[in-house]
Amino acid sequence: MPTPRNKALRKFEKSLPIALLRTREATTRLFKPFIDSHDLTMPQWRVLRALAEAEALDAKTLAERCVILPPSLTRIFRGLTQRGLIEQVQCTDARRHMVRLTPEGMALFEDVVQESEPSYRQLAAAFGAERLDTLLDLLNELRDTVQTMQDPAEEPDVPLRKVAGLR
Amino acid sequence: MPTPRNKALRKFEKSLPIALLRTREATTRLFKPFIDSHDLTMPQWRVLRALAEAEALDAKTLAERCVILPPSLTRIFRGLTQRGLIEQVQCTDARRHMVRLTPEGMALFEDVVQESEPSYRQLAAAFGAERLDTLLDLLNELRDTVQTMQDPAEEPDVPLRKVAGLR
DNA sequence: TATTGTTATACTCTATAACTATA
DNA sequence: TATAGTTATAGAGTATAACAATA
Repeated sequence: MPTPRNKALRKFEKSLPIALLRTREATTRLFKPFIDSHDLTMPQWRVLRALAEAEALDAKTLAERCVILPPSLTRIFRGLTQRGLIEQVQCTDARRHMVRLTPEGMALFEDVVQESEPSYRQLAAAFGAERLDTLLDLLNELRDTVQTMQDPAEEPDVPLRKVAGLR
Repeated sequence: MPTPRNKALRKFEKSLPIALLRTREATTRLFKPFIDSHDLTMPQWRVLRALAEAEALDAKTLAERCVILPPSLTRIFRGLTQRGLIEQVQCTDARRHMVRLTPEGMALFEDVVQESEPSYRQLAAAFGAERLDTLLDLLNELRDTVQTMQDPAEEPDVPLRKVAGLR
């Protein structure tokens, strides 16, 4: 009767996609109330969050970073634009739909960040801030590893080569 | 007032739910072809995988372990039962819907495991088997931490006492 | 001709409430 | 009275193909 934790994981817990899903479900449950209270969906929130760190981003980049398929992103653009949280930015490549946060969108983002900050600190304290950093590093590196496995020619998450209209 | 004081800790790449989602997307992309080729959805696969390690499980336990809401699980039971992959097991508590794999279900599970084994080995080799173990440990421990934070009275993943107010 | 994004469509999952039946 | 599960329903995400506009 091998008791799981701290010893050997059960086989079920060794499944990477399932472990990632379950852990995401748990952490999402922790932070989702702050998203809900502002009438945002999680995909909408991911878009706002991605835009909060960039001047402006095009749909393709957002789709990749936020794990949202283009058709869904089109709808999300519509909803966030109608609420005045994002706005389109002209681009030298007229095919690209580039958007950025409006001041209202930035303010909303900051509200959510500040409201969720105590929960984040509590989690970091309970789990260990340095372990959290280790986990995040491993997650991002594993993603790079998988992407490189599937497309060895591409540098992961650095789509900066021959991007038209970029200064 | 937008005060970006939390700099590195709150960057997009450091968002836990988003990092978990993106890494899951990558690993799922790696393994999903083996699921697809057997006409299974990912939730269906999670159910089969959970059942492969247990004599039989009830709906509530499966819902928790596989991160599937009860209404979805009802449909999944129907589909897997119609395909002869699972079957109901009588339980002393007649309210409980307990199921187990049929021999066909177990055979299908083994097929998928064997077919996906090379990809798993390739990933473990590229990323490092011991780092993969570390990542899985951290994921499961983080999930425990969050669950304990949200319901300190509960032992995580042992839902055998009355769980009230679970949302 | 290739790329970007939108539209169209079908399906699945998410989420909640209401209901049945068992305990 | 509480719990387990199903049904019903609305909404959102998933996924693909087809299309338009642009490069």
